[in-house]
Amino acid sequence: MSDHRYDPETIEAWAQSRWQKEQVFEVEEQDPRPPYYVLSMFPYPSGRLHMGHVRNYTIGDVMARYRRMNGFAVLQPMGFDAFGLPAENAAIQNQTSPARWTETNIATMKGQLKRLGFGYDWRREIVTCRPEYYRWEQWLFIELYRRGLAYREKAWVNWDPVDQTVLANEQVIDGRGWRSGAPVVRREVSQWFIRITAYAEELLHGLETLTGWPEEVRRMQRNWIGRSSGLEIDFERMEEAGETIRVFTTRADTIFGVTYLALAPEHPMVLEAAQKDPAVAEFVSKMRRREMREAAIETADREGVPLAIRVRHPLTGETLPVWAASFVLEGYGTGAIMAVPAHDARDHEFARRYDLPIRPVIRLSGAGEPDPQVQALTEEGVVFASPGLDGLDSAEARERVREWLGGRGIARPALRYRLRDWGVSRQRYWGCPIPMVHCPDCGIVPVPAKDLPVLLPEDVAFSGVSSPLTEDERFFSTTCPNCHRPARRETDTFDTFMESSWYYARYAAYNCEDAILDERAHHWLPVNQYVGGIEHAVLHLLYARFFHKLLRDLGWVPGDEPFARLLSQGMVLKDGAKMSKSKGNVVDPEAIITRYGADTARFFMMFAAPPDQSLEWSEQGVEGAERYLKRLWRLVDDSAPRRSHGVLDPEALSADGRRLWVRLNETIAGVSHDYGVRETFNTAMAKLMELTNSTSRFEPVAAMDRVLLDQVIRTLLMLLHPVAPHITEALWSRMGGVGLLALHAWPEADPRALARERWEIVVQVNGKRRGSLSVGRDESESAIRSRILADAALARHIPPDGVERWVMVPGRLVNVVLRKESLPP
RNA sequence: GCCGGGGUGGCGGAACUGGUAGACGCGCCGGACUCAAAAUCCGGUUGGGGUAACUCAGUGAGGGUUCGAUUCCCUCCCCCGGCACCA
Repeated sequence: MSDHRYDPETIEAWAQSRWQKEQVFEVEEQDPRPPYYVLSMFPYPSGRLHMGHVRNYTIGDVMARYRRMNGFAVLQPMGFDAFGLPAENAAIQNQTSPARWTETNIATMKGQLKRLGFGYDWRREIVTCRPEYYRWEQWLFIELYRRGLAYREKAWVNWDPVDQTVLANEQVIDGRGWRSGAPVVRREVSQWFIRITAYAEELLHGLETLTGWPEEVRRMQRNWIGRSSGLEIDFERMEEAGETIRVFTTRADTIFGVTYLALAPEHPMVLEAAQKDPAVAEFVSKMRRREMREAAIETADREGVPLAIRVRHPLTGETLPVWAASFVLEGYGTGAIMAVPAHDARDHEFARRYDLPIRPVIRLSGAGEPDPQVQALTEEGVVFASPGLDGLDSAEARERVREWLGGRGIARPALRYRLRDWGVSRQRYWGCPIPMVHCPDCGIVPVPAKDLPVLLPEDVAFSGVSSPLTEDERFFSTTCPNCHRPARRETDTFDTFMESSWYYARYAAYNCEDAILDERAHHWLPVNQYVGGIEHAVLHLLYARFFHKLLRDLGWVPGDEPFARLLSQGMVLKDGAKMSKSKGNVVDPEAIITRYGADTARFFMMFAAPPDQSLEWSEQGVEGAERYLKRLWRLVDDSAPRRSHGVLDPEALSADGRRLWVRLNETIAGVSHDYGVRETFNTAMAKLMELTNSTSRFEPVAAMDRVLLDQVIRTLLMLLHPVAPHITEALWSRMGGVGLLALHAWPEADPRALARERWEIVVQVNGKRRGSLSVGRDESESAIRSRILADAALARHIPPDGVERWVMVPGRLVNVVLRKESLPP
């Protein structure tokens, strides 16, 4: 450490070996410091780290190091979300096995994570494709099955008729299979589901307790769960006495506006009609070819076909037509709706297209409402043209309809959720085997706990078309655990969201061999701070919250929620677009580390944007970060002859010294607030740069100034350490600092320096800035007023007797409001 | 289409609770050092008008509330994320 040049490669290796030797990042439950759990979303081992990872993990590491310096026993683990589709794709492309490909990638990425200086307790590493992890996922699934929370049902999948395989949505491009190019059809397959809807209400209400989460994420989850309370109404079929069509509606107040019923293309009555009516059959088969993605369905043309079914309106007795319609979703409500084109946008569009009547029954109290024949009026309002409801507002009318129809037994209140049960079966190889056996005699039988894990065979022939598990007799051929006769193993694997739904808990009990978790989960959970991409705002975070509640009900984890605080970080962009191979705008983190060092990469990431917003990558910005770190290095070296170690007495400072001392303490307070409360690391870095600039310019005059200079620089190193840990650790050592900076206590601001005597306040006239004024702490408002009127430059803008009123904001500004008539025309 | 977020100098961004718009950095311009260049240091840098003091305009567009709006409300435009089998 005697080189005078800033050489990141040397000092970063040096600092990392010091931390490792001192086991700074390895924590035990017996640690006397209070526990604090910082977690970053683990990566999929795609090959190499990308900038999004670097940003995510830098944020997490900054938070972890900040809390450690504030006296916490910080747990910060890392692992790999190692099952998934890309391994299968790569395996086909490179003629390797998914297991080997994955393990190679993990080794590469782990090396990259270490080079970046992230402080992980690597003893706790989790790799989800290893049996010691997934065996407990299988165990948990069986527990859920026994409790009725896992069940089997048919569901639609994308089917490639040429490759004879199930496709992920991602593998369907413009309705065709990505490899075969054949038009994709949908097919119904029996699959496993987990009953997340049983927890819908709790998942919804739990959001209110998550005050440490961004409001937008909570809002997205609330909307995703989509609780709606309404009415189920039975419409009697005219031609089949006693048969009814059950619809779900939240707008029973518009019941007199119903002009037709619409059924989902998959509705049983539609399928029945298709057997007799070729036009319906044609429509159903067309719908079967459409994409499964909600976005595709919602943006497609709203089309339909009339059915030879008529229903009776329960209140008017009128005959209504029934249609099959593309925009009605089989999975939501009852798969059938009462259409009110005057007051629903989709019903309206459909009615216009097929020339169905539009009957308005709601108007707004205010004037200027649109013509319902032209545009649907979807707001609530006052009911008209509805005998018995006229003049009621929407809520009252709904209540009355509920009473009427409820009394006749043809309607009942119903709660519906947009949230659907979670389909966890995947017809794929590289995933966790579902631990079930299909026995011809006993039906579905779970694998006994003593036989877990069901190992995923790794020496398989991998064609890439169908899952090797379905062709590997050694795998699927087994005996029934119940009757011991020949049986077939389940060959589907789990959705990879399963692994990422409980890994946060397993880190605490990473090496527990005889149970899914142990008491260590109670010590560390909930995660105090979770950090990850905004793209996981709904699915992953909802599934993990759900699993936490399942594990809680089984007694394995404390509390109702897994993540107390959440930071959703924004994307890393280049030229305004997400970095991707197809756009050719990828910047490899390793190349950046090699050229500039980890600290520069980390500093740039934190400085360039607030963590929750997207970050624009800029090579010149990186150079700026490097320049700053070099300047800091030089500051420590160049200032050596001018500073001395000692006890600071602010009274003995020169005037300049006193100013620097005030600035130092304002920086401590501000940066601590930025790190710990606001989580805006970019503003913290700006404050540190400002302090660095002031310090470089500072020339000690008094003897005490030299002590101050020493203290300012030491403090600067502490404040910067979470972001740029290597250079600060090295400079700390050069300055003769005691112990490791990584374990040093966080500095505290001296309240004496923060107590201000005077402020600079702004003077406005009619809201326009006209100057400023230095005001003492105890100066009265009337004294300030007189001084403004006495100040020629300010009074110039104020006509005599023209003041209407004074707006005085203490410590900030004065706004002089002028009388209108005193203004020039 | 639906849900969520964003739009501020040439660029990334700051302004935390409605109170100085443009902190900090990049880039650019000028200067110092140098035979020269790089590196480094110093100064300037929202736009218009003015030698200047100063002055007018200005936070995606339009409107509103307010003494005062980047911040709150309404309408609209554009970009990004999610939409259940990518992770």
